[in-house]
Amino acid sequence: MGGMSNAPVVPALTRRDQIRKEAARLFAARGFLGVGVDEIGKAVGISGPGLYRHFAGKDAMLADLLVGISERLLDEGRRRAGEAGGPADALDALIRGHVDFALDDPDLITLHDRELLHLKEDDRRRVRRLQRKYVELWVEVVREAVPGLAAPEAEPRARAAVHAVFGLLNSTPHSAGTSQAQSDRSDRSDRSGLPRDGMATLLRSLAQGAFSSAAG
Amino acid sequence: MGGMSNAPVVPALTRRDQIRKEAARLFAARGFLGVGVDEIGKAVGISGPGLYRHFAGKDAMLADLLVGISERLLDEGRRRAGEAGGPADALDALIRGHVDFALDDPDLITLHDRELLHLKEDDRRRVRRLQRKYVELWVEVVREAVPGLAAPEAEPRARAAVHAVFGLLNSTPHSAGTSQAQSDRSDRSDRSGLPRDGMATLLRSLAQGAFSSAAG
DNA sequence: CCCCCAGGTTAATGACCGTTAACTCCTGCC
DNA sequence: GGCAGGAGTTAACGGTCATTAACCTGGGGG
Repeated sequence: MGGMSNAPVVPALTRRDQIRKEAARLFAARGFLGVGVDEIGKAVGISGPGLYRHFAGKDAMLADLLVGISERLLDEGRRRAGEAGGPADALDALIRGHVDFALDDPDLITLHDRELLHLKEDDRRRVRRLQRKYVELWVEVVREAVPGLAAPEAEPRARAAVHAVFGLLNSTPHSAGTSQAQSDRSDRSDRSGLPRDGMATLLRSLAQGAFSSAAG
Repeated sequence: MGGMSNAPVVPALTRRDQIRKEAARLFAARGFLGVGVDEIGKAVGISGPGLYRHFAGKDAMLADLLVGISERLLDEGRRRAGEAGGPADALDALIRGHVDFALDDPDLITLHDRELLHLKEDDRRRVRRLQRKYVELWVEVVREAVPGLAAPEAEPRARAAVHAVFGLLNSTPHSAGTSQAQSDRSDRSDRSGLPRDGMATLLRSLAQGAFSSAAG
């Protein structure tokens, strides 16, 4: 939006983006409080306090990451749901989007619900509001798509089901090794030996199956 | 197994158990590294280093908690699966047990997969072995109970599905407020307004529905 | 009666860590 | 050519924190 820093038209991973990536990897691997700034610096080739030329502090890095994920999830979700043909299609689009996200950025998905409590009040509220809107979007779509959840008294049930399915979809980082270098394209993303696409279709099936049984 | 420490025959919440409970609550709320020993001490009415009369150190408390949960899950799971009539019954028993656990001890479930990385190598291996055996138990039962997962080539799919369903069942702490004092028995356990038993049956339905769709 | 020890206490220690200060260096512009 | 400022560097500061040391106390058995 309001461009303040340089926006390099050639992509090539800004130093700031480099830091984002390595910080996400390290935070996911050892927790926000378990990682020192020197370590993040070393991971990007500069050392220690040099990071403060790019971020206001360690907290600001985490905040940037969490706000970024939450916004991406919400924006993509809205876009996909908006472009869908009908309710069932919208639900499928939401699931596909979330699955792709979870498989492509396991670090961010991990941080998303693991490190929210280490944010300062302001940022935490901001992230939570985005998360809430994302949940609302899903709840609306699910209630239109799944027969038996549209009734007003079924709303809590739909909301709880959405939370639970998030847990299901976000479980991939737990079953996989945390943040291997994503070397090859469609290779095994799971230590169980499932290829990435197999995992994606499986997760989609599980989510659809769960929602289908959510009516009671 | 080989009893090493004292086994007090009179229950009545030992000081050691008091520490376990408060440590679990605090670790779940703010993370292992985010909680100081003084804080844990204050929560049980003694202060700071007095804890070292009961545990070898902060690490030892976390290890005790994680090993304890993992053993309880595995033992209960084996017992329930063993007592079941058939495969479908065994799967239902496993799900029921896990759901009850997740709803009754959200703190421990949270720690279970959030703080494993802060254990020292020995304890981490121990916990991981217990977790792996628990997963194996589920995988066996699921492959017998769900048509289409019994084939040898479907084993990775079954394993991944089990991991994903764990994510689903363990999601309750995320949607609920972390560790309210469990004041009333069957009251609302979720901020969505679902009563505890409603949540339990919903989670069971979702898990069953997910497994039913796991064949592909 | 005495001792001992389980279970506390407070003070000190040593390490770690986020952040700031002060200084250097390169680079693109006028 | 000079200079402004972005990007790094190392050194120092201040605070936090797990752990240890040293000391106290009350009560039950010999």
